[in-house]
Amino acid sequence: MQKKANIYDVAKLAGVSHQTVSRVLNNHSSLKPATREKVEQAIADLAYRPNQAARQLVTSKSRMIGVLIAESELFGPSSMLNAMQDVARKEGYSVISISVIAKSRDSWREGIEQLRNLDVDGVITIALHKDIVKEIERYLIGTTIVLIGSEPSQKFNVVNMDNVMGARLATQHLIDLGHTEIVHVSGPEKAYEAQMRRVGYEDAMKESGLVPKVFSGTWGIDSGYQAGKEIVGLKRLPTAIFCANDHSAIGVLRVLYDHDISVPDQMSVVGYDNIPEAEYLIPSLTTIRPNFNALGNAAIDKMLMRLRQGALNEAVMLKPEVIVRNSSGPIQSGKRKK
Amino acid sequence: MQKKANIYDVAKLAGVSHQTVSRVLNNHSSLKPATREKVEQAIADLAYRPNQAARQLVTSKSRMIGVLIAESELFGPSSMLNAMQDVARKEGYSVISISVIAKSRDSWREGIEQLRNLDVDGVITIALHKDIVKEIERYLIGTTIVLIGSEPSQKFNVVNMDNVMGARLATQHLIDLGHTEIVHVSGPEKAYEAQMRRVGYEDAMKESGLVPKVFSGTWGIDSGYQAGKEIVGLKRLPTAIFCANDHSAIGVLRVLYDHDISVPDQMSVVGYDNIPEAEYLIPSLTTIRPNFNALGNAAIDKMLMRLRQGALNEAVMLKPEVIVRNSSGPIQSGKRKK
DNA sequence: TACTCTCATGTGAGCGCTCATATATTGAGG
DNA sequence: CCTCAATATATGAGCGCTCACATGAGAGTA
Repeated sequence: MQKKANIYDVAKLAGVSHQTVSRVLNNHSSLKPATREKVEQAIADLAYRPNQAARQLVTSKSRMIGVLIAESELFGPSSMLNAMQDVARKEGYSVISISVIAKSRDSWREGIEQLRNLDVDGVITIALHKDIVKEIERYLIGTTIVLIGSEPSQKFNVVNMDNVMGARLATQHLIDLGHTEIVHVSGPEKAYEAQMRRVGYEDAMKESGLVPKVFSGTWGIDSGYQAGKEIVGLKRLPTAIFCANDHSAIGVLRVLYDHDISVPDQMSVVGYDNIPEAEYLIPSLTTIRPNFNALGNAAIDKMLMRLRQGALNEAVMLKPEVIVRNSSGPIQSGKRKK
Repeated sequence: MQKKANIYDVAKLAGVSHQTVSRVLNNHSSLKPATREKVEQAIADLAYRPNQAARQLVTSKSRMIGVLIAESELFGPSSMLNAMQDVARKEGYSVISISVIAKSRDSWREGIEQLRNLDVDGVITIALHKDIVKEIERYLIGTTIVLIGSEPSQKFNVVNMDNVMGARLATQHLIDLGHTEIVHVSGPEKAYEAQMRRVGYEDAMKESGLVPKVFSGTWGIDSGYQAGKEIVGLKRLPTAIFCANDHSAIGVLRVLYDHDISVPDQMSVVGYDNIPEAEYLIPSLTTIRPNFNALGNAAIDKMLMRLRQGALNEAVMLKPEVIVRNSSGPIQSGKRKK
């Protein structure tokens, strides 16, 4: 394989100066169409591609966006990531994602460190705990940052889905079905989105004069399973459970099955996220569908806007919707088994 | 924010030449400990970090590894990706993953294109169709490539899990339980791993003098659901189903439930991959557990080895194991319902 | 014809590093 | 104390690009 062509090789072949080639590459105005064509021909002939490193060295722009992401194996985050990649690619940016372990301070330190070394133009974070956001604030000074699923802030651009509304919708759906004893299996304390979902649940309950009761979890199937066990151990069973995400709902459904509590006849269950499995669970899961793709797109849009114009602009808030399936149904008299 | 320090600033502060600083950065030998300390102090004082672009420009090494990945939202691929990131980070490399849509030629072309622009040092592909591998072969000439879950090849390093063995284990498990009519719901035709699983199934069946029967699918829950419908529509039902992955097993379980065919009493079901949900499905799913982390690690190891020593070395093959849960059980007399 | 003014293109410097090489410093042996 | 090889450090060039500026070629005006 012969040496890669550089801008001078192209210039020579096209019979112009290297600067003219550069102008073509960056499609400058004031270029004779004929000249542009000549250069483009030469570029094609030599299979020339600009050297990113050289470009980056002089412009100090890497055209890379870093994404810090916890729980990257979850459906929501990974959907967003894919959406971001697509949009970014079309704009000539690359997305580099760094997965961190939410609980491990070392892990996210490493992630931030890597991001700094990489000289990314901007950083997007997905659903990070408050503590990590603080850390980012401290260590990535001067970097353009967009937060997804984090507390609104004056300092950063924030893109969120309306978790409060989603949780209200879910809860109201159960209330509308006649349920009055509805408990909530929450996500992690430190996750903003989990807290908002909790707030939505509590608000909806209080508005209808009902008393909220929360079992705390961590997004995981396993934590749903644990919470489920607590719930079935209650001396007085509720008639409905709203889970902070579909995964914990899977755990809950499992416990109910193990205890012969039929869903939705004896217990209604509602999840959140609309993971692909939700529709096929037994019974199929009523849930809230956030538009993850839109969220990812919005985040990249914001990022590019800031990168190009510099201005911090207003927060984005996307609306979710309810998907009613078979895991939720009207309250039945004589429903309780225990 | 003041201008970032460069190597000359560090050199001046430490009272040495820029070259000495460079030596410290690349920890060369022949450096007086005292000098090294002085320089390190200066680096710390100035919060200096080397400029990647400049480095890359002169060395033509980006220390980035590109990962081309289809179905990145699946558990297996995303687990591998995480594992790779961790290992790579420790070695000072960054992983940049590009998700492509398996069915869209344009999509993977774009992916390859982006990889070329990025000047990655090497490319790892995860479970790509043969067609894409060919494309890669054509367009990424001169790039170091490691394939995961692809057909063994003289040209590339390949890392695989033993899908044939996994499928044999699954099938044999069912045979050992007394089943003789076992069907298989396969993955996509063009996916090497799907084909190997199919081969393992067929081999095990034939060895026991049984006749294999395959329903073709695409890894998706939905395709499992479709295949399931075909199966329950059969005039003579099998007594066991081996699914190419857990997702299709979810679809199959759903159909069986809808048709009141109880699992495992009337039908045994075995999946493949051991996704986190498997344990909590109703009933919990017997499956094959590949070691995705090990697979990811092995791929990065191979890559780094090649990057540093250049030699193509022998293929890696990892062994999976069976996880027996409640979706499979001994054959029952009078089992058939229909 | 001479003069400005615009448009189109060319020239040279320099981004921050590493490489190859030159020079200074040390320590051991006679 | 001097020589010679090692060891330790310094010097200058150049990677491939973009930036700021310089220059050339026409068009328009007087």
